[in-house]
Amino acid sequence: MTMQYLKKYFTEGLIQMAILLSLSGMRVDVGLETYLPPSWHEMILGPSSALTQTQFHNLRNRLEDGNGVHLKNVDLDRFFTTQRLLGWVHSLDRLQVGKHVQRPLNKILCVHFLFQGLFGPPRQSALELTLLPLISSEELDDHSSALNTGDILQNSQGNPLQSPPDHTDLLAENPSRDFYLELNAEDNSNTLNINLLTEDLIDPMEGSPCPYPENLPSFDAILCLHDSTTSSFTPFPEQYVMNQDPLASPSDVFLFDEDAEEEDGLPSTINDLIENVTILDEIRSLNLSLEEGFSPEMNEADSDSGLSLDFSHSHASPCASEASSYSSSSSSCVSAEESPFSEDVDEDGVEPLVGQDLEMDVTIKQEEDEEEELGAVGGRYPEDFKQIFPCNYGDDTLFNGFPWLEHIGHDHTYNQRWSSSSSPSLGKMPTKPPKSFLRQDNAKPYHHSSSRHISDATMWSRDERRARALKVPFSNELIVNLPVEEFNDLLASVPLSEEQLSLVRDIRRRGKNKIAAQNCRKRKMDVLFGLSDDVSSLMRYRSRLLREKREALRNLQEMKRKLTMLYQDVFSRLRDEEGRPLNPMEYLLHFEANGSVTVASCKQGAALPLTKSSKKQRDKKK
DNA sequence: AGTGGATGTCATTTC
DNA sequence: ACGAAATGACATCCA
Repeated sequence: MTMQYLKKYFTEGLIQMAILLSLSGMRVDVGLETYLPPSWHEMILGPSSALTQTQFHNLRNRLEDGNGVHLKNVDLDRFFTTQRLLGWVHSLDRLQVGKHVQRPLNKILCVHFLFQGLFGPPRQSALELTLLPLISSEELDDHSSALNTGDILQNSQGNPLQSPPDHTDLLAENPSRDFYLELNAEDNSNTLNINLLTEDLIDPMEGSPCPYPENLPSFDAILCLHDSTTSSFTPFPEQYVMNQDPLASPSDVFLFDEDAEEEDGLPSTINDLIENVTILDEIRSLNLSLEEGFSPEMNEADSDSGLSLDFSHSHASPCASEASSYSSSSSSCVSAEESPFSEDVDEDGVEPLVGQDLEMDVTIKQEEDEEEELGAVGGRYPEDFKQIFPCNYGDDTLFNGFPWLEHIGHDHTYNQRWSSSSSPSLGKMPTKPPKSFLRQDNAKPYHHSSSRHISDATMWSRDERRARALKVPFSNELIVNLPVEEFNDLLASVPLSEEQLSLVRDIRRRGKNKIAAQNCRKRKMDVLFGLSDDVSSLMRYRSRLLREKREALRNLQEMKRKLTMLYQDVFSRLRDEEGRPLNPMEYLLHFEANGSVTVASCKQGAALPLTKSSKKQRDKKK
């Protein structure tokens, strides 16, 4: 009873998690298309709804069309699992780890935009300003070490900047490789893949390619996170940035992050934010619950594979493998030698049917009474039989992420009771279930609550009883499991009445179908278990992505904070012609292509170039 | 007595 | 076209 409840919980839990994944509204668009070979594209783009692929015909069709592999092949499960997972990952989350971080940052990737964004566009007339004292890289190292400030201030278009090692080492030369490496680089999770930020450098204001080097240091992009089109942009980011606690709670981080994800121009509403926070909270709680179920080793080791989900869990029954249970209807888990139903075991006086004139002690009426209870071949045997031949279907790893399922004794050893027919032989005439075995192991009668007499006949299927009634000279196992040719030869070898022939064919049809139904159900369970593995793996992957996202956001906020400090420091050293400090609200720095730096007035527009030399000269004058 | 899982069977589809 | 396999649907048994 307990097992049944657990099975129910398992099924419900699986469905709930699958629904959660699809309905949580969190699509993790990792932009796999650009990183995957074309053949994978097709798999991703193809219809692959894992939860609806119960039409095994369709599954097989898809596979055989392209690869000529049969569903029964073990690799088929891997194939479909891979295909499903790719599809899932592709459509998982709105987080868009690849695109979302990448694109919006690209388009605003320049210091020029930064200052314009901070202080507004330059005006026509600019004041020629004195840069006091000379801003050197060394002087600013305190504030810019992480940001490589010297490069920012001294380099301009045409002078490729040397990205800080901490960031450039993450630049991806090979996008696909980088993608997976990134997934596996837990240790580098506190850094950003800046290379993703350097595509399509378009000046958001000018609509032209950004005049700044493509390999700008990462913080440039990050600093420009806010779209220039945001009219209500805070003139000075201090209060915005400073108020952001780099170690804010996850909710805060997510809220901030969701806000930051608006660079693509999509309007964000409070409801969206609330919804996102709610979803993320749910995910966080889910992650917690999931991770509680994982050992750290498993969690990390498995997560390191990223999309390379663990397919080592063979869903095929160790006992009745796919090959053995599917490829041959005449094979079984238990060999003929091992089978308790084999001829060798049948030694306690079970009468052969062929050639005997023994009248059946089972009347037709009895048959009608009992045929409701027993199947066509083998019938419904006591539960003890299942215990006698336990099929260790329980792959512990199968329940990764679902520890509560480990206690469920999934047992679809459908074919085990077929052991008696594992090796049908023409030379062996009808057999019956080993009564001695049944009697020996069935201390309790088949009908526990029934006072019905347990005769030998009750152990036979109704088809067996019918066959005995009609004196069919073949065993049902033989009828069912013989190959077609041999079965036809068998029928031709013995003259049979139409009634007998019809019964034999029905027995064969029902017996075949019973095995087919068993296999079908087993496959269905295998698919279900496979889906549970997929769900657990995807949840681990999602947890990993969210963790990396949080790290990236922390880094972003830290860099923003440092930039703010740097900006304040720079302006604290600037003086106008009258020696008065510049108001950062009124001026902005502009970096020219020739390496010069200008300080432009926000009010009067045009900036007057202040080259390094001029700055130095002015410094000397001072 | 009701319920859900396991199993057999039939009808139909698919290969 | 035929047979076998696959599978959905239903019935039955049983805990």
